[in-house]
Amino acid sequence: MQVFRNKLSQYVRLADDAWLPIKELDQRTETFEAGEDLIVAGQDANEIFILQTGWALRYRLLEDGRRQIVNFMLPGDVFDLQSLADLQADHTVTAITDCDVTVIPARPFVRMLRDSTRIAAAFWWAAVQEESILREQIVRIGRRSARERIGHMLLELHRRYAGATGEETDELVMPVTRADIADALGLTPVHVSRTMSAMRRSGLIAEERGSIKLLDRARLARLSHFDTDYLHLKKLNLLTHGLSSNHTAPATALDAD
Amino acid sequence: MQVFRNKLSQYVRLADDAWLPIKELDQRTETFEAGEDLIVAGQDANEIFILQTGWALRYRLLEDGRRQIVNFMLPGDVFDLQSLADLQADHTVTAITDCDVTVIPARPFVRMLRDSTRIAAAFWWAAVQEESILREQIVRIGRRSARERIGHMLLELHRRYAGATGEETDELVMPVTRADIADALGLTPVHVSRTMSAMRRSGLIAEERGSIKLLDRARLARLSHFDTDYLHLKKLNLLTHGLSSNHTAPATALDAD
DNA sequence: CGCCCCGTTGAGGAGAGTCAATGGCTGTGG
DNA sequence: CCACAGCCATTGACTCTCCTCAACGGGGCG
Repeated sequence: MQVFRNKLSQYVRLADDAWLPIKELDQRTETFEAGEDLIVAGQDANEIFILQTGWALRYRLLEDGRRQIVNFMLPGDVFDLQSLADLQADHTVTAITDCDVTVIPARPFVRMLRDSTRIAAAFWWAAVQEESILREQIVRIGRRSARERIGHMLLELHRRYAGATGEETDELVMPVTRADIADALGLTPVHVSRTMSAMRRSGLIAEERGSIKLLDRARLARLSHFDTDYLHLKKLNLLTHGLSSNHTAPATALDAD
Repeated sequence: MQVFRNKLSQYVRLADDAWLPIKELDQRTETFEAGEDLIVAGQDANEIFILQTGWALRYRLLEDGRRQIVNFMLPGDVFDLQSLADLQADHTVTAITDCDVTVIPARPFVRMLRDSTRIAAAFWWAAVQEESILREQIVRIGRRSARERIGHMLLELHRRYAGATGEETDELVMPVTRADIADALGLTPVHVSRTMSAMRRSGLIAEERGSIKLLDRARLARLSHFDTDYLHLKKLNLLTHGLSSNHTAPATALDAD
């Protein structure tokens, strides 16, 4: 649960004992190997997942074999909250690397949410952020050039990764192929390769064996119009500056009265 | 509230008295004129909206003036559930036509959700469906040709419109310009115009004064790979065939035990 | 009546796609 | 320990979808 708390602590402060209810849940930890499916399109889903280590991705396959990656899942990410509605998944989630995942059955989870306002709020933040990521993905694919798309996505992944792990380097260990990037950004592998080569030549990034170094984040951000605050990180400042030091979440509509 | 119930009744059955709690809320109805903003990017949001009549759209503006429409809102649609987390909006919602909107303050709304499991489940369905729409939008923009995008979106809007109003015609009264379609689909107005002209010539659609007629839905669906079930309508059949006649929602994880 | 917005159409251009060949790595098996 | 297979990134040449610029025309409205 630590990664998830790391991620949340960017937004809300949570006392240690606020987490007790979730620890009492009937959860288990599963390990998936790289390439394994966590969720399969068309199957019923009634568990929620919290990614502890590793990377995963969510995609849809078109009839003719085209693939669109909807988003990437990093440590600390929660999915599929939608399974609480007891629906069939309309997409597949696959492990990119080996993954440790906490699996919680939907029913007890929901019961706990009802009992613990604090935790419900925390998960609501996570869900809101996920939707925000989807919207950003739409803007990225719909209205940006290849170079902007790639730069923008690298910055987003870097930020999310740093947020979850607590690290702060320019290095991004990213276990994805050109084909993955292409399928995420609506491009072809060939064009991704060309574009990233150009970015390398102009000193924006450097690569070695699955690791990308963001050499000039400021320039990259300017160039791809990346808004550092888009993941609601503004809230972070609000919180750290605006609250007394007791370890409670700020008042939101989700708090009990 | 009627449209929203129409929409939901595609998925779940709800007894009349299940709606009482929502009627007791401190809600109000507002009217927005075409072109007015319901939600403005950067402003705090702590109300949720239910669109009763009219069309609205949600968009993001890039620094250089490019616009990306994230999705369209039709009668019966609920937004922004994310305001429950008390965040600043990262996008703008504008009325395309005159709109009647039910506005509910977030706090009492959340209190009601906690007390009424049935209604909470209903809104959860709505939220899940909205996310599903966003994902479909990503696939559409990322991996489809101009003709597929347009055909696919027309079919989606038609289906959603029919679902909300209960009508079932081939006519879709769609108050959007070529520029709107272009900004939704990551194209230019010029290219949208060309593509739709071609679709008209090949007998797929017909247009007159803001109304589009889908002349051959089957062919259009085949051509744009539209999956009729993507809005979780499969569930509808499950429900109508699999339930006894008492007017209750099916059991989901969201139901109380 | 005249303006403005919108849709349409044409001509030319550019960004991204397709097809195909090459070369580096990694893992495996003889 | 080396040879070979398979996957992946890269690069070149060519193509095509979609974009840009621009002109024209129709309909609504003051």
